[in-house]
Amino acid sequence: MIDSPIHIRLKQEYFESEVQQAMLSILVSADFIKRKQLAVCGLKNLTHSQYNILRILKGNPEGYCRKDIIERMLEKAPDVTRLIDGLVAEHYAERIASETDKRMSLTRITEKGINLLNELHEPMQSFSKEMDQMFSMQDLESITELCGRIISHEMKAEGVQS
Amino acid sequence: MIDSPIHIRLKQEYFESEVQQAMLSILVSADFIKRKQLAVCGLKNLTHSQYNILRILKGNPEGYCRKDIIERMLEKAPDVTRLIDGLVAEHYAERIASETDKRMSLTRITEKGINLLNELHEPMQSFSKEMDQMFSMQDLESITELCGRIISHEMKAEGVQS
DNA sequence: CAAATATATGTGTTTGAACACATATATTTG
DNA sequence: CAAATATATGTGTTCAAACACATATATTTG
Repeated sequence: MIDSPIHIRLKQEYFESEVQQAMLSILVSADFIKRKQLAVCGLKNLTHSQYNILRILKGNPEGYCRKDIIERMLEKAPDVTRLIDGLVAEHYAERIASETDKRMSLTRITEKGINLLNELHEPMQSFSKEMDQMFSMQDLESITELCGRIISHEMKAEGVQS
Repeated sequence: MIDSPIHIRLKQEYFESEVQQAMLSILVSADFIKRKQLAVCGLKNLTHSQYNILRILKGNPEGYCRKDIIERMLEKAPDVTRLIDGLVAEHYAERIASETDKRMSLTRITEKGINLLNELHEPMQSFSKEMDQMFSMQDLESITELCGRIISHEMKAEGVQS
């Protein structure tokens, strides 16, 4: 087991514990996925966070307020306002003042934003296939289930209402 | 399956594919682990990358050159020079000019740096236990093996020599 | 209904990350 | 051995992230 991928990648012979090894494996894997996705986003000068927000906005043509976006983001980002600013500046999204609650502004994806996502769809899909080839359906379910426990734990600790 | 943790966390009912769901699960889990570890590092005003470098340096009292550090880092960071600068400024590490190769400078952890790591050991350990409680030994091995395939794929694509 | 509190968002500022480029030394090749 | 290339590191600059704080509106409570 000394020549398993995580040992080779970190050039480290021994790990403190099995859980340590598992956590490091998740972190290294996530870094790889993120870098590959970022490379695709870079084709259109988007950051990973901005891409993520666009994907969220695409899910609801009516738009979302900032809080709704934050709740749906993969990674906690404290500065969603300026990320949206960037998208609005490029006309990938637009802000609309809410009438029911004057504190809020809804952010809505534009047609230009939808087109952008469509252009990125193929390279993203290509990366997904690359990943898919490594796993059986059951493997993928295992990953989702195992990571699901961590996510469930996170929600309990940080309070996410379903 | 519509109320699995990743569905609840992202407030999203459907995903494109099983592989998509698995990748998102890894990204969300990694973000959680990273934020928890960062919170511990923050006790001593360290970033996650700086902590990571200190851990690497601890592995070899003789020190490592920059290239060796980069190879061992969890996440690819382009700016290791300035991360080391920060550690040196706080006297957690020291730079030593190499005699055999004048291009290189070895970076070595100091006693102060080792003490720092020792102070962070307990809170880090406490988080590890939190994670450990969610999994059986076999679960942890599964995570390491499944993520190991991604890491192995990464190394093939990006060329890591063992 | 007025005061207090909570919520939603935006802004200012500091710090860290990312990218291209520059410098110095080793190593290889003709 | 000189020229070309590779390697290791450092620097300048731009951009994004992080953190504390400010503003405006809703909601709750006495």
